[in-house]
Amino acid sequence: MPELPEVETICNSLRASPIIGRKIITAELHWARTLAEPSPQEFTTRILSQTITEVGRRGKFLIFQLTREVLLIHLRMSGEIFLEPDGNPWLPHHRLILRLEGGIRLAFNDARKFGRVWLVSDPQKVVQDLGPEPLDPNFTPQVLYQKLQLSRRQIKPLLMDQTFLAGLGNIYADEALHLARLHPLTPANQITFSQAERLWQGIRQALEAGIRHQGASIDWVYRGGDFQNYFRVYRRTGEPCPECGTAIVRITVGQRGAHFCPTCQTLQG
DNA sequence: CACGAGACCTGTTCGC
DNA sequence: TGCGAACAGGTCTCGT
Repeated sequence: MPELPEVETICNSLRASPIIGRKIITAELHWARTLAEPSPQEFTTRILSQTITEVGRRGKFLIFQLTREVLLIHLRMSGEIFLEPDGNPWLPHHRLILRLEGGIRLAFNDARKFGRVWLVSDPQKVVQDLGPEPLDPNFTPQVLYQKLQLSRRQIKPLLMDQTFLAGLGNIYADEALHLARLHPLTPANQITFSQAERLWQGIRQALEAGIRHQGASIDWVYRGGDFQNYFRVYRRTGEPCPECGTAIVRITVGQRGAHFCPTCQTLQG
């Protein structure tokens, strides 16, 4: 489901929620493979009586600081976080339920079961391979240009490679490339410095717009944000490009749908 | 190294 | 109406 703006939105709402300062009373796991580590027995015992002290984000990971350890959740395609009263009936796809003191519970709901949860003492070991945070002040057009020079890969799959840059997925990669007027198949090392500057701008603009709109709500998953109403190209096949009116085209790149304007985003050579 | 295909999963939408 | 195919915000692993 979510990319950086969606995870950021969820993170912000959790941070302002009553889970902060609450102790975990019980943990119920309903799909074993949801847990990346440790074992279900270890997990359900070790997490008990730890208090949630803060919530953060790195790339697409939600990071819950607990009293003694750190809980990380990756929502993958269909994961959602529900904060609900303890008495509520369970929704069909609840995979992990943490009951907190005060009659509330935090549920990880994940229809497709791709999501993963970690309980570790050092979160670095889970997120250490992630690339830079795109909105971090240290991530400059110069840094992006230098990294692009090092790869001959197609720009779209490269932007979605979390070790290259953390947080972009299919929506924001398509949107950023359109803003930058770059074809999704452009070889990274053929991108000029001024194109890299445009791409840097496009990445920031797309992510910041996404965050401003509290993320996108697509299909039946996640309601709340409305960035889907502002897509320039993503899932707009056949509709007019907002810049030039040409019909948006969809191709497959790296097993994923890629949407672009064939007039604004041309491939050189 | 870079790419494609296949896995992992369930649910919705599309085309005949 | 029904049924299969295609598609979906992600990532991992394996083969070429």
